[in-house]
Amino acid sequence: MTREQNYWLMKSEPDVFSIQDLSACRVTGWDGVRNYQARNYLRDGIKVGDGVLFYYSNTRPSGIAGLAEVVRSGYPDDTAFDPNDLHFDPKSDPAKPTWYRVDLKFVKAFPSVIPIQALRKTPGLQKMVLFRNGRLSVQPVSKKEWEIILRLCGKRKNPTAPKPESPR
DNA sequence: GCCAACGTTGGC
DNA sequence: GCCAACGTTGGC
Repeated sequence: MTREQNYWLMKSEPDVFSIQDLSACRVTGWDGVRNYQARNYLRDGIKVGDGVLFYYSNTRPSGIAGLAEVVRSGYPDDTAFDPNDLHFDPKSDPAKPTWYRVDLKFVKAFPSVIPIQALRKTPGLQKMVLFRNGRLSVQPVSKKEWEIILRLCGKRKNPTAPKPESPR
């Protein structure tokens, strides 16, 4: 019997890693998560084939920027072992890693970000974990919530001008 | 930049 | 094991 697809929301600050960055590299390791509840989802809950809402936090507007899909389930996040890494954790033992990551592949970038205010007022989305625990950076999304959000995105108009690639 | 909510740390 | 102090997240 095949496992049912589950759905997740993962946060990133667009300045740090945007949906365009994911589009460019196709696949990325979702590393640097240093929160136990989020870690548990990464290590135990998230499986290959699961759907991911790519959420922009700490920006204007915050909201859902696109979609990704899990292509590798939880495995140790070795950035925790690198003293030069921003997310270095000397307490994570390579023999028994504290932190985990998954790999995501790009699926799509929405024509424009669905802002959190729009999510908040959409019937059926008020109970999203996003609103109950706003700080959790990896969180489950119900199938119903997922479907509502995909419908929202389908209805969205294209932005007035195509988004230029920001120069690096 | 403010500040509320939450998570972590450490003294006891 | 409690809880105050502190640090971080993230919407606004």
